[in-house]
Amino acid sequence: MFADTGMLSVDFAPHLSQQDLGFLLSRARPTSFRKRDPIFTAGDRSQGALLITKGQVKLFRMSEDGREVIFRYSAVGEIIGLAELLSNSRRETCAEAQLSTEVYAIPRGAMLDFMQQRPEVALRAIGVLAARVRSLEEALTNLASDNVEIRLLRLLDRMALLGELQPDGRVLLDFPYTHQDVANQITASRQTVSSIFSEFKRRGVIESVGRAALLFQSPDDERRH
Amino acid sequence: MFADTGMLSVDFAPHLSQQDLGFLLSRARPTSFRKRDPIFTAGDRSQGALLITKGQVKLFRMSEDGREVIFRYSAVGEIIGLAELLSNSRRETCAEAQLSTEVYAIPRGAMLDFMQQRPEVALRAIGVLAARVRSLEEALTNLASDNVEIRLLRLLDRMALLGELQPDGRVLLDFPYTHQDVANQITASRQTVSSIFSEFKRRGVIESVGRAALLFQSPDDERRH
DNA sequence: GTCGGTATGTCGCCCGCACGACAGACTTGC
DNA sequence: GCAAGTCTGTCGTGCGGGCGACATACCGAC
Repeated sequence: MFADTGMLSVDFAPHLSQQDLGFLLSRARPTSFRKRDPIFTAGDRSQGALLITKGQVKLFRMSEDGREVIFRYSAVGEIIGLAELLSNSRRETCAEAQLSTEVYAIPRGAMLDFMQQRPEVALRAIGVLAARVRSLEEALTNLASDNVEIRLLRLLDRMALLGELQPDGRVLLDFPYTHQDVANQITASRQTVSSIFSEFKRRGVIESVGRAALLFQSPDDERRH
Repeated sequence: MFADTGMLSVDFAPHLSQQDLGFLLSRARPTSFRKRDPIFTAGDRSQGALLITKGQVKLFRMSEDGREVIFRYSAVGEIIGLAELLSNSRRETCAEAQLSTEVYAIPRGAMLDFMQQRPEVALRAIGVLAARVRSLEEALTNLASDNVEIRLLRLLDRMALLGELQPDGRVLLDFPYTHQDVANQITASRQTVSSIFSEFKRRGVIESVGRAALLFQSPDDERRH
């Protein structure tokens, strides 16, 4: 059920025992979404937590002036919707299928019961939330101090962790994002991202490979040689 | 031990039973800090979680270029240091006593054991972390879409929840912060904050009361009349 | 194939706000 | 008490980057 995603941060399911996971899924309702379908939206009543079993999910908020701020993309094996689980409040964050996606919806009550009975599951949830706190704190700090070019380099560096190292020291990485997606991840405008990408290509920092892949050589790595 | 702070968000200790709290404190080491003493700093080995029993703690990060980004001020009854508890990694966030402060340091092992034995404590920690995720997500969204004036108004609105409502509809609130503190909370420059405060005084949005208090009339409230 | 919708590349304009500078007020320590 | 340090108010100046505009390229549907 959980294909190897090649990702480092499969944060929830892989930490559970087969039987815990089985029990949890037996209480959950599987749902499929096509690319770009909303999974939940700000204002929805929280339906509990969602375990991703296929695809990829974009987590974001819409600001009042219609700007989309992307917090992260969640992959197979990760759990989403924990932020409103306990408080049982309405969703503030939106989730949207980035690809064709399948999730198991675990009702709030079942999730809470389960965490009461298996404290290691509750601890796992604490680990997941703690990681998100740290990454949001880092995003806020970077936003305060770095210009768009540096934020974009940091994003590429982060994505490079998931790519394949090439013999020449560059990294081949999947890049199925539009410039608008990228801009929303680093809170910049589409135009600025486009022009910095052009500049990077001129400088040899990145090179397009087909439509949805990039070769990337971090300037930091270069310096280390 | 836990004086009434008059705050709404005493997020941890008040939710525990007397005996749970007593047990936890019996495993903890109390430490005092004077105003401006560092409680922990980025790079420190995590010493577990800290329960605040007196004073107020500023939580922030330093960016590479020396900018201080403040995430929140924690009050009596709150717990800090959860973000690095499970991963047992080094601190990334810094904590500093804003006033004369006392904290009980709960060692990592004791905290983990306790959460294993008392799942409701683990759930409480989940609630605390979830609230922080939401507030950081909101901060990031606001930063992306609002200008400094609006961010400052939002900050005042948030602080107004803790102030005393006056007969004239304004709110009297403690304001022991320097303009630099405020700037660091909303990621703006000190000068811009100063000039917007001046403008607010001219417009009657705020009025100083002594050195560390403000009368505040939210422009939103006004419109509702 | 054609055509509509979406993505990219690149202008120029201009505005919010960071930053340096400095004067005056207030606060703290000795 | 005075002196040193810190905080506040208010100037310019300058620049990063948002935004509108528009041409081109690409992609998917039929």
